[in-house]
Amino acid sequence: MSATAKALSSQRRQQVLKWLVDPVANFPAQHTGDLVKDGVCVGFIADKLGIAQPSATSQMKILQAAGLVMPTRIAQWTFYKRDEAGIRKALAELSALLE
Amino acid sequence: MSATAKALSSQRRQQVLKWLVDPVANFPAQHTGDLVKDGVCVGFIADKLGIAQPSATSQMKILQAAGLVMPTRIAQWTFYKRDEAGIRKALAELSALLE
DNA sequence: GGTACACATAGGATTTACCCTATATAGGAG
DNA sequence: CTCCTATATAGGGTAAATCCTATGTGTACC
Repeated sequence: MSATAKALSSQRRQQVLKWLVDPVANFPAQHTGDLVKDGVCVGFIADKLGIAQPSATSQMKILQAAGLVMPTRIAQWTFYKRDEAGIRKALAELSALLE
Repeated sequence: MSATAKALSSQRRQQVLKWLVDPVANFPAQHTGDLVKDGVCVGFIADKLGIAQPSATSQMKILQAAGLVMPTRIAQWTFYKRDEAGIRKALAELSALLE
C-alpha cells in the first residue's frame, strides 16, 4: 500500500525534511555544491542529526525511495534536496488513503 | 512530532481505515450495534485481518490514539468507526509537516 | 449466584528498525 | 600511481513493534 507513511513515521526523517525546506538557514556553507540548487551533503545531515554517516545515508535512502528527496552526485559528494513534486504526490497519496 | 504518520505506517492499520469507509460492504451483519452508526466490533476486524483478538485490540488502540477512529462501547462489544473530523485533522497535520 | 460471551490486559517470543564500527568504492589532487 | 576525502555497503548488536497464549474485567442471561 503506502510506503510514504512509513518513510514519514520516523521523527528523524520528518526533521530532515523540515530542515531541507531552508537549507541555508539550517546548514553550514558548502564549498562544493549549492545548498539550494544541489542540496545538502550527507555529512552535514549526519552531523546535525547527531548520528554516524552510514546511518544518515540509510535514512536518506528511505526518504529517497519514498520520492520525498532527490540526490545529486557531484564529485565525491552526494547532495540531497527536497523533491517538491514527489512530496505533493505523497500528500495526494496519503489523502487518497484516508478518504 | 507527528504520531499520525506512525499510526499510518502499518499496512494493517491503513487497511482497517479503508475497510471502515464502507463497513456494510466489508463486514458481516451485526445483531447488536449498527455497522454505520456505531461501527464494527473488534472481533470482526480481528477475523478480517487474520490475527488474534488481542492483536486487533492493540492496533485499534493505536488508531484511536492518533484520532483516526473512535470507539463506542455497547454491552460487551466495542465498535470502532472512522473519526472523519480527526482524519481531516490528521491530513492537515501531515500537510503542514511536508510544506 | 453462576455461566457464557466479548473485549482488555499481561507476559513472552519473534520480527523489524535503527545505529554503530569496519571496510569497500569512487573521485580529486599531487 | 598514490593518497586523501566523502559516501556506500556489510555485519552485528540493541531497541521497538507486532504477534501470540493465558488471564482478567464487565455485561447479559438464566
